[in-house]
Amino acid sequence: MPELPEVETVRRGLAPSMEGQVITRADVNRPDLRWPFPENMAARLTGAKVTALRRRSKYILVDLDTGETLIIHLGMSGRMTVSGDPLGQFHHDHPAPAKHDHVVFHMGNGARVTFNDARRFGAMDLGDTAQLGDHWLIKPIGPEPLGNDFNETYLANTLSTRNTPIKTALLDQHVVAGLGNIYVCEVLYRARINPTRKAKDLSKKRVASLVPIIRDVLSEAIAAGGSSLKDYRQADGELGYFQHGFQAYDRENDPCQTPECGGTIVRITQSGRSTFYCPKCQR
DNA sequence: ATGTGGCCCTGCGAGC
DNA sequence: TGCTCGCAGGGCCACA
Repeated sequence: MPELPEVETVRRGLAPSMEGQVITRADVNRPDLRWPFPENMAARLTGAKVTALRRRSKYILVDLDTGETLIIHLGMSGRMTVSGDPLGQFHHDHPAPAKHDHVVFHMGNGARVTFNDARRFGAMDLGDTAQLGDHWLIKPIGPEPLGNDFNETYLANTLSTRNTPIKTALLDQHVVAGLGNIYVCEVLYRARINPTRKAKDLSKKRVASLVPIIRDVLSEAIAAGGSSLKDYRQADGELGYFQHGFQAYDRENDPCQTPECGGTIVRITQSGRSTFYCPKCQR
């Protein structure tokens, strides 16, 4: 589920129920996710007002009026769902606690925000809001792909020294923030670049072409996610949207959709992850 | 430094 | 039905 567009969709879905609201109670149902929760997390959240919900890469940042920010990563299987919508537009009841509901935030407006994560690759930490950029999880991350720091010059310089396949390089969060396995496949498909090609061997022109494609793919996915916010609000928390738009990801043996290509999507493994691409038109 | 592989964990679908 | 296997949207960490 969660690459940058999904995390942004979750952030937008949570904002109306959390921003400006006090966390009246936090149920922390286990000691850890990927790492132990920060010391006294429940106590540090209780009574704090949420001043803003932000996103950096695949992290949701919950700014609090205590001077701390709750840093949340959804890992592979993390979900955050809202119940008890105070406006009464969706449903009034809170669902019974489900398996893997690890943290529940009770908001002053009656809403509950439940963090569920079966695989527990997710994470939470608290950091000083003023120094969040120096937080060990945030500091090493590369530029936001939808921001001004991500541009042709930056990407060309960064990739020019990378001896690794372009697929692996774009997946590296130090290079660019927020891309995951799905969107890297989609980006390279749209750019018609073979994912096995070494990053440093790509021409400047081809690298430059990646910048707007990355922006477009992510923007389109965010727009599609935004249109499904109503679904998101429903109890099951299912998102279902942009996967209908995947051209390469999970399309092994499907015909390539590039006009006149006639190729077939294949699946290979790169650094332990599946890569889907068309060997005929991606060069 | 850069690059690669292992590993954390649960759930699900395919195949037998 | 029920088992086993492979795979899953991520990323830290140890090691070459």
